[in-house]
Amino acid sequence: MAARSKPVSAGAGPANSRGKPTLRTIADITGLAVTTVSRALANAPQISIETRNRVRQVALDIGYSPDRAAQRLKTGRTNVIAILLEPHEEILGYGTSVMAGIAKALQGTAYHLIVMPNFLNAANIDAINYIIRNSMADGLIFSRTEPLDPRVMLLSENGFPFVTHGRTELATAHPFVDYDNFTFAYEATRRLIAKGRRRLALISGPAGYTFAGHIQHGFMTAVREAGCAYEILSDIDLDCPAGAIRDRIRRRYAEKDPPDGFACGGEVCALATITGMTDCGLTLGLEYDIVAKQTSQLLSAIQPRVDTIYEDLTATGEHMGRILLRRIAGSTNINELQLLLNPELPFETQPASVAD
Amino acid sequence: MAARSKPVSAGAGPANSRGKPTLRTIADITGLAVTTVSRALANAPQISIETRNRVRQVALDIGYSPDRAAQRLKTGRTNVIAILLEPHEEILGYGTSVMAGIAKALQGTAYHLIVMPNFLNAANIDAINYIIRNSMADGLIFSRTEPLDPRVMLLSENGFPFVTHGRTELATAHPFVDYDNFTFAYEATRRLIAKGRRRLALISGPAGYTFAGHIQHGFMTAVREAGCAYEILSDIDLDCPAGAIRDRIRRRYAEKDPPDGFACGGEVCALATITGMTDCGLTLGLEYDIVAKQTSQLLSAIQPRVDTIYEDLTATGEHMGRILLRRIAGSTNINELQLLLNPELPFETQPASVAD
DNA sequence: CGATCTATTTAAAACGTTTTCATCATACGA
DNA sequence: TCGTATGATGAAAACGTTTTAAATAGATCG
Repeated sequence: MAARSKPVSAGAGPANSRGKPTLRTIADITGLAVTTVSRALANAPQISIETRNRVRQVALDIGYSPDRAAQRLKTGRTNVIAILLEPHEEILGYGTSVMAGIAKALQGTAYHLIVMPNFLNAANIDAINYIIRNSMADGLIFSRTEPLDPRVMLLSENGFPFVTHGRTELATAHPFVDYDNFTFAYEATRRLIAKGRRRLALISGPAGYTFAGHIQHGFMTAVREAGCAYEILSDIDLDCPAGAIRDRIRRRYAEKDPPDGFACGGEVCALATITGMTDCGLTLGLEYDIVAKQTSQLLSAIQPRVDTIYEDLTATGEHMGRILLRRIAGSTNINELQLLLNPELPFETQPASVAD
Repeated sequence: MAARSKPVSAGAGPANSRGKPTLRTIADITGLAVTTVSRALANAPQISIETRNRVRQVALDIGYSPDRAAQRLKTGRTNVIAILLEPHEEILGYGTSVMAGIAKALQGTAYHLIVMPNFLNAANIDAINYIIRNSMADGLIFSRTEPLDPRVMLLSENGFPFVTHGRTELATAHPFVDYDNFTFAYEATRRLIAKGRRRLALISGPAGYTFAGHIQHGFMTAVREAGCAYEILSDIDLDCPAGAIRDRIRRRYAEKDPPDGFACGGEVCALATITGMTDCGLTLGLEYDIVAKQTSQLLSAIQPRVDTIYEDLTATGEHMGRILLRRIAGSTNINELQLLLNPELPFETQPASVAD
């Protein structure tokens, strides 16, 4: 309890100017040097086991926790993970779900999650340059990759750890988590066909994103196999406001040979489709069917039920977090840095390589 | 360009071990002392205007940006704003919208937004203790206040800057942004009455939260004024899954004197209500009406249209961000730290005190 | 018994800022 | 001509860590 053989201020209280206990405080109490305390807390093997225990105990007693700023300054590590938040994600909690998942993966680690918003149409690449140049974080997560995504290229060149939500077609492999949108769309379309629908329409993601291509590919594969009529609804995509989609559906229905089956990449989109068709006097399950991607509980209460295939965004976030931590820790084993989530598999049953 | 009268490494490149330009780099280039450079960049009046300009130019040329860790260590300021993310916010993008707003307010400042997730049912108060004790941030934002919110009390006692989304009934005034839920509910109920509905039901927030009380108060005031039959639907609230609300609506309809007008505090809730009533063979606008709070574009595409009153969550976030910055800057003028948003007023037309 | 090891501990430097306290001209009033 | 403002700059300490390089004391050994 009392300090000895050292020039020390009397008590065991926080001798600090800011009132927070530091390594120095512990050093004074134990009579050890700051260096030793630091090493002891880091569990360095060169420090005797008794000293380590004693230091740990004192640290616990006085409620010591290391100053992140000082650690960061000294080591260059920030203990921060950044996520690039896109404006499109405002609706239906994409961002919130993914963040909750990431946070879950970060739980118990020294890492914290910081949000780098990317609205105001700033070019994505600027935000990333900013993060790299100012070493704002030890790792980065972002979504909506393009096949030749310049962000991925920039980060790869700089050796900056990152994980994308979505794949690219770049030659150099990089960490990602993706949902198998091909299988989603293929399966959705097959279900429509199984329900007897023969004039199928797809509402996919905005052109240019990898996932939109995958959805289209899955859709096309299924319709070609079955040999039915199909179309990809032009002028609209998943990012459009619900009203725009509803109007587009109504317009389409006024033309000839309207679709009787819709594959929808999102929930709001499905809802808008139902609304548009209802306006035209048609009933879901009777004159037409929908299979949609589900990412929340929104559609589960809608009557008549919309047939859905689930994508678990929180699990996606958790995977991305885990993978990023692994990457930061130095892993270059691409097998444990890439993960393609199957529409059927819930989080718990993913491959072992991921369940750390 | 060339350094002079100083022992200096030859070129103007980043003489740094980590390769990043520092104050030292600029000092070497200009031949000034680090102190002077620091002051010049801080625009200190004691430094001559020419020197200030010269330093600024060099800083720009070599792409200098201050090391946040060092600043933080020295000043004790973190330049970080934290938001406590609640699990309930996963659905319908509450969190994402508010964060986008906060980020907008932080735009151009030195502040960054970090997310402190609070799921896993950890007591709220622990998260806040953690933030205070480890000085994780300079300010905190959180939502869903209770009338005697212990978090508010803790933060106030510690003099830690914060802004709540929602009011409390505590004696000591604190910064907040709130939506006038009384007026919302009052107005919603009045609209139902104006539509000729006379047996009104309310679906409000979970008991215990301040805003739920305000909603009920508004509802009660309106129904009492009009003298019509009313009820607050028991066993469910806005946080319930849509399916639970739908079922509750169906059960209620099976009993006698079912409501013909619903005031709904949220969009999912409104959707679930429609679904439940449709199941019972009733049509919105014909046998019953709904007035709901709207926070996204979700309902705008639904047919028949649901009558809504808007709450702009992104604007709320932006206000909270601005107010928190003001509070951190030292303001104690409670008039510019509290804001009650009127359901009618869009962001642009708020009182001058807020438009920084 | 002096020399080399080994096991533990320590002093001091460094990370990049900000801040306190000088220093040094130059100009000014007396 | 001297003291004293004044205006501009600098040296050095400090923030709380981690890390490099030493020091100390036993223990082992030839």
